[in-house]
Amino acid sequence: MTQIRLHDTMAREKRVFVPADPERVTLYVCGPTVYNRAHIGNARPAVVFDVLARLLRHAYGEDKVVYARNVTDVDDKIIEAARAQGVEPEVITRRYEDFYLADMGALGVRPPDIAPHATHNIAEMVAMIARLIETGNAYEADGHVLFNVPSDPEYGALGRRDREAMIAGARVEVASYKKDPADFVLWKPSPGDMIGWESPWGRGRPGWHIECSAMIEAHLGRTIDIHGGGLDLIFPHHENEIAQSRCAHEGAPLARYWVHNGFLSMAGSEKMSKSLGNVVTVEELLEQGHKGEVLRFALLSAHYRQPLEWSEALIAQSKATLDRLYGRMKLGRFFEDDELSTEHCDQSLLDALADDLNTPLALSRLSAITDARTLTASGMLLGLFSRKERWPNFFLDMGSGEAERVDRLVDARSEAKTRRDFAEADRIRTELAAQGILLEDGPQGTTWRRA
RNA sequence: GGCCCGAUGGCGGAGUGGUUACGCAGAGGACUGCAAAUCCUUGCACGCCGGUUCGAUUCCGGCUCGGGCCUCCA
Repeated sequence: MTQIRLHDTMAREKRVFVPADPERVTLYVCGPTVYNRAHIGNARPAVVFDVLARLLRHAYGEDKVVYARNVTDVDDKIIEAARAQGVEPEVITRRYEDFYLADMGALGVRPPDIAPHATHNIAEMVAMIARLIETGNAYEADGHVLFNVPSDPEYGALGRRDREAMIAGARVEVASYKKDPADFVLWKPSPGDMIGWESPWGRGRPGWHIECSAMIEAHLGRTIDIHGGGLDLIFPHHENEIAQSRCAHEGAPLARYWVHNGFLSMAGSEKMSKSLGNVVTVEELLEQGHKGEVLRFALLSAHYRQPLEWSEALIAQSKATLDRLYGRMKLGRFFEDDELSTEHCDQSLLDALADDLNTPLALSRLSAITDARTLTASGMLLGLFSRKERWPNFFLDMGSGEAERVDRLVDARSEAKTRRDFAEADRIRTELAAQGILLEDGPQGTTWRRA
């Protein structure tokens, strides 16, 4: 079996991946808070962990992996958006969850096995909070329930920061009801008609961090194999998850491996973020005519832990490379997804992925593969060359009979060439080019594709 | 201020203690009626200063620059 190595944030080094139970490999990734459209930076973890899930399924078996990606559907941002638009929060969350799934689908991201929703797991959260109060790790204050950070001596291991540093670096005013400045909220009150649930501490809603801890416990168990997410979640989100789960579970660790992806930046080297106003959404990119597969390729062109600068040049380069790969596949038989499995993939490409998901190296192996079956199967591992989203070169059936019309013109040009009427042949070629159709003369005749 | 990460040829981006990927773009050639596509060939890289070493882009230290986290954030 292929040995997989992953960079574990907790250990700060690559470790050989050994699941607790190879019959049930568990992966949990922090998913979206559904109140707006996903930008391309949000897509990076979705794509990266999609590749990881594909790799794990290849290594342990299609049905041996449980991949959960949560949906945060109760949150102050959602409440704000709902209020601003004068609708119920559910309207917002349903709309943007659908958008999220569609956007990620366009990027070739397979849906996770489980998509736990925060609002469907409130009872589990309340139960976990109650347990934390019992164990003396949490307390009620002013309608809130707070996790008491000093009660957990191991707090801070993932982010490698001590209490002094956290307090010194604090840039927010500390709420007066906190026993300790580092304490964070587990449950907060929902006044008036704000979305909320009954609890032993009054009507309220969960804090962000407890959602993941409770949903992991409910759907995957006490200790999972891999927990993933963006770098920025290390502190405080994952740190807090770790503390909550460990304290509620008699010291059992939350995850055996912590995997974090790096950030995307926009030209100018700044982090892509809404507050900086430099985001570009997946929707916008697709509307600009970029194929989802091109965007996916671009996202995979850098190692997941490295920063990646998003640019038009990167997109153009990704498209050019894919054009070439598809051009090569045209020489062989094109395989349907259900005709092959990743078992037929290229070994060196698999080795690259197994080494901490080295996607740029894996992508480079692609160009060395000459066999169409191997190329298609290898692409499956990366989520490329899917039947669902074939390259325009190959999909001559565009409905509407346009393909037939183009074919007739191509035939006419071939005849013109035969009688050495190059003026007419070139006229047809130019006419088609104006319609965005490129002709390619090969030994077997002329083929065409969209530019 | 604290913690952390990065710096590779025109661009993107792997990797390595000594023979230095791959892709894109460029150049030359083959092919073509001419192009395009394809194929072949090809090019200057490892931020700065020290140290370790027979030898460092690769290891260590310092510096400079850039980025991230410390607040919601992938």
